[in-house]
Amino acid sequence: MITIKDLARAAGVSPATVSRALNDSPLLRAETKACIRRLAIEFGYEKNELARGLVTGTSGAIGLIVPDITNPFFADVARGVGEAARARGYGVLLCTTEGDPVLERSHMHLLRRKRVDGLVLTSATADDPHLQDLIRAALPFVLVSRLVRALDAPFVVGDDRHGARLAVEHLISLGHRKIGFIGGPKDVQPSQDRMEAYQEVLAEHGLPLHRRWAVFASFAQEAGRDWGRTLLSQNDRPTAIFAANDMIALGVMEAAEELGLTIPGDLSLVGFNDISYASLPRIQLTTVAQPTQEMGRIAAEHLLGAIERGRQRRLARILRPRLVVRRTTAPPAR
Amino acid sequence: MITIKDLARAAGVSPATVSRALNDSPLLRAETKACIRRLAIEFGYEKNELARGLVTGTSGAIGLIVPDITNPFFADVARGVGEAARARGYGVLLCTTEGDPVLERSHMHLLRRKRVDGLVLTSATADDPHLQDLIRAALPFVLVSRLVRALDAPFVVGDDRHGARLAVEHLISLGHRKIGFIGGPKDVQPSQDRMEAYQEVLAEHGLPLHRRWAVFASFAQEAGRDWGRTLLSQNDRPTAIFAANDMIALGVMEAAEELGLTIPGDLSLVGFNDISYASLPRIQLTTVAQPTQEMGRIAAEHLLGAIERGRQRRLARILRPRLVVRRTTAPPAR
DNA sequence: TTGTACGCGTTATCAG
DNA sequence: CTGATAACGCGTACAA
Repeated sequence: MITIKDLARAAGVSPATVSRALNDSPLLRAETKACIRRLAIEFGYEKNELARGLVTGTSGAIGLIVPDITNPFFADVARGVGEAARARGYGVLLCTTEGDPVLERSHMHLLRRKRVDGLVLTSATADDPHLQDLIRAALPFVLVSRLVRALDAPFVVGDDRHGARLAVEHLISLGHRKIGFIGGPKDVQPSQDRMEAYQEVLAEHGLPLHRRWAVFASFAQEAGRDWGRTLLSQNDRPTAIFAANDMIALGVMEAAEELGLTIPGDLSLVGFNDISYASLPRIQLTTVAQPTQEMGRIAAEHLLGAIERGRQRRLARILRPRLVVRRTTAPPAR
Repeated sequence: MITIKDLARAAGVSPATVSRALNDSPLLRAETKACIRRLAIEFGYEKNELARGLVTGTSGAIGLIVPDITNPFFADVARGVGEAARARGYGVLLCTTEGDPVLERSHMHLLRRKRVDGLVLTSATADDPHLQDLIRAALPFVLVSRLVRALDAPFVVGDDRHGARLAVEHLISLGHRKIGFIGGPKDVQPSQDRMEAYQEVLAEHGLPLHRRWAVFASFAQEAGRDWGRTLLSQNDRPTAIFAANDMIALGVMEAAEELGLTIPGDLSLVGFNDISYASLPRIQLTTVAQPTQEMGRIAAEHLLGAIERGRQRRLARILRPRLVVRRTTAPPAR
């Protein structure tokens, strides 16, 4: 592996000069610079960022922590993060927690050993213990689609309350009065907000709020299937279900098929996020769309700004969701 | 940020001893080791892997290059790679090329500057120029679902020919005689193999091979939609289509809906890969399943083995695909 | 405008 | 068993 010393020898200058040429230092004659650069290319020189990092105290990489990269929501975020990072020449270290706090912890350590310059977090719970560590260590981070109210940490989220309102009001305007809700985990903010807004809207319209029609579960298809079965097997079943994300909605779709219920004939269904699954032919899920990739991009750009500026700035970006009406919602059967 | 020197001072030993304690060197008294380790935890010490990498010539990270992380196929691979890497304490640098050779090139450079210890490549074309560079640089790599015949490079692939046979023979056994094929890019091996096997099977069964029913396209839903429209608008249209991957198949499904053709009534459809989309309710795509996540895991494990052993070994793993019959295939209408 | 010299945090090679 | 000491490759004050 060729180093600046090799280049220095070949060019008949000192290593320092080579370093300056490669970093485009202004106090260097244009010719020397050009000559050295030409040599670098000719030799196939690649700067050693480990060495550079050691002296500058930066690594040129950020960490991205997601629960599950095979969930299209997080894949979209990852894509946005990746684009922003590449645009600035940063690398992205991807970590998958599978919702396991132990794994999350071990990944945090890995990333800190690797001296990442910052973190994008998509899996923080409402009372995440790691965040305090990060703040103490002055390691910049941005939360995506997660909000930790106690902490005043930088975040990019969708307006979950507004999004949930859109969904429930859409169902009500179609004439539904018996509307169920299947939420994500109880301890994450989007899940909580969507539940609260759901309850609010029902109350505003004087609709009954049945405990057994509204549950917290998890952001997974299986959860949707299982709770869908439960909700739809009741004697007095809801005519519409608002699912806290699209994966849950797909699970409900499965459950409905099993039970012989047609959508939207017997059951209207609304999801959240508008992941790529939702617009598939035959699925055509009505859902609340969030600009997911954009969220990743914004988060990473803010993070990189904070890193290069050397200090954290506030970020409280709330993106407006919009309702995408497809073919899983219709007036209730009479 | 606290260093081994700090620990050394606190423990009243030399930095070298601390280093040995942390690396679990056998030639160190158990007590000293324990004492130092206790201190390290107490101080919240995190080893600086940049510094370590500088002296050992390793970075403890591997690069993963995928065309598109939002494609569930590559997300699955990424998951497998991530698991294997984590199990050995390695980090994964994720790079997304979006099929752009320029981006791919720039990512390769980024990864080499970061001194990754090895690469998992999922987007190599049959005549990729980068691979020669990697070999020359003695940087280990493994190809996933891509095979470069000219090179004798380590790879993990599915048996594409066999998989394609399964698909086409399934259609023939249902009674189809007019079978179309929509392939991926012309210059990648899986795409080529699937096309060849498709043609072989048709020939073996004495079925006509219409040029206009078999095309190379790209591994994307839009390609499936566009070519699906083309194939299905012909006067003498195929009664079945074998798509070179599931994304293409979904596109064909779209096209069929547009044209008012029902599946499997008017058209039978088989995909490839069994991505998560395929088993969704209502989609229920008949497809050739590959153990995608497993492929990523195997690739990463081999790679890490090669890295730690210090020399590349051969790897020519061909995983057996299997046909998953769901609801998009049936005998042709008569 | 360029060169010298030092240090970043760690590991490895010697001595002891 | 442990301690000095010298690298690893680069950036940067300071000197020239």
